[in-house]
Amino acid sequence: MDEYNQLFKALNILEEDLQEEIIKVAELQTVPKNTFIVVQDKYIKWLAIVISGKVRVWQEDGDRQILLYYVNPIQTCVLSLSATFKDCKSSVNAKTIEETTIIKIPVRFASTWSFKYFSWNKFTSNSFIFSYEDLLHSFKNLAFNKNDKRLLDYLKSQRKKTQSSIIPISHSQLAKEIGTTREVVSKILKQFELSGIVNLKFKQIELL
Amino acid sequence: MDEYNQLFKALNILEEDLQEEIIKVAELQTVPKNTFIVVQDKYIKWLAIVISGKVRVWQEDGDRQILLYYVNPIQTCVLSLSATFKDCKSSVNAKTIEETTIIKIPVRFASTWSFKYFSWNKFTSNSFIFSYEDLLHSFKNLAFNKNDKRLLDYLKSQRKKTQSSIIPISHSQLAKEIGTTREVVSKILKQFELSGIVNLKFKQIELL
DNA sequence: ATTTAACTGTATCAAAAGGTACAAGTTGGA
DNA sequence: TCCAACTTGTACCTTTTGATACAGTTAAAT
Repeated sequence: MDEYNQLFKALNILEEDLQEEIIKVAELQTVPKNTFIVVQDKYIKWLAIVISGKVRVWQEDGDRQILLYYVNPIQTCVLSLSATFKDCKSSVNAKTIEETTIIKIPVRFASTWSFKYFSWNKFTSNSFIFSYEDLLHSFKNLAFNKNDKRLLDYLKSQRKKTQSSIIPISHSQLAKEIGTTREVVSKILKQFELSGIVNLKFKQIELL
Repeated sequence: MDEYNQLFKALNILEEDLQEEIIKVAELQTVPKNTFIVVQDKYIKWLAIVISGKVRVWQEDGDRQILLYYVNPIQTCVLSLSATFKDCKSSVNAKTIEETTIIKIPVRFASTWSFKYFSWNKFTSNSFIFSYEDLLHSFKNLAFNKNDKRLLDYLKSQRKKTQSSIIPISHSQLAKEIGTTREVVSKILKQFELSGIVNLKFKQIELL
């Protein structure tokens, strides 16, 4: 029950009717690390809201991947929000990267609520807006910046997020974040090291 | 007045209250070809809905551009929709590519309507969903496909849209659609011609 | 008809990206 | 301790992309 209150507070859901509806139809679930929440080309049946933990959302093509975003606590995956309004297949993958607690709401409810409850309306619009702006930014970045710049930007954003100059990640994972191959990442990182920008250790990159 | 009725019909706006509100606060405007509707980094003050004509929406960086989408009649630019809900600067440009009639609605109204009127709620959600899916598709395409494939895809989509195998466009404009340079486009097209995929004329490409 | 501006073709070079292949290092568990 | 799986470094080569430069073409305007 605590998780629901967390959700209500975070989304500013004051309507008691909505609170009741959510509790009635939602399903609280704690899933282990590395569990798929959404799989590319499969239908989405639930709107998932992350309460604790973290979910990675990406697109893939063959053995290449590119990160779309991470879903943090009290966020939802916009893609499942889309499905909420229009029955559709997912064009992304989503997987927990640590043990994660989610609240699952059947998609048919979530869309009617957006007209019925003001707080839900705000929540969905805000999610869409935030995510759209975010994706736009990623698109522009991908269109106009080379891999080295995008890699460095990624490292810097990680440093900012975690408040630590040491980023624990393998070259191949890094490649899957920025949408290239492991070899390319290794080469760029080696260049960065020679330029004194980073310090390389096993599965660990220190930004200087 | 005819334009408003067109709008109401297309968006299935049956609520008389909403019709009145729209007529009261909106502004009908016909703008010539090549007029900027939205400029990157400027604040958006209006939600623009295209009634007739066509608007091109793109991002740019230096002298490079990449197409985001075209806004066709009875569509809105999602970006201006974002601004509707959250006062923000535009991260895109939008310009008419033919004489275009738009209905402009001050952003502060558009967001309140989404909770007040069901048809408006549907309109905004649908716009977001459609645009998000579209951008996701473009992102994936950009991440995993080379210029030649993206160029060919663009030509094919144009053929489908216009129902004509002859696509009237210059190499430099094509470069601005797919996010590369004129020379690259010229080289790729020449390859296509040698492979018998296209027929090249001045400012005109025929898909075979 | 002539000028002008935009468009196209191409050659050359350089940089970026990626694929293959293999050696060597690191870790975690059997 | 030792093996298996994963990780990293790198050499070599190819393709893709992009930048520069210039010549020739086409269309539109005066």
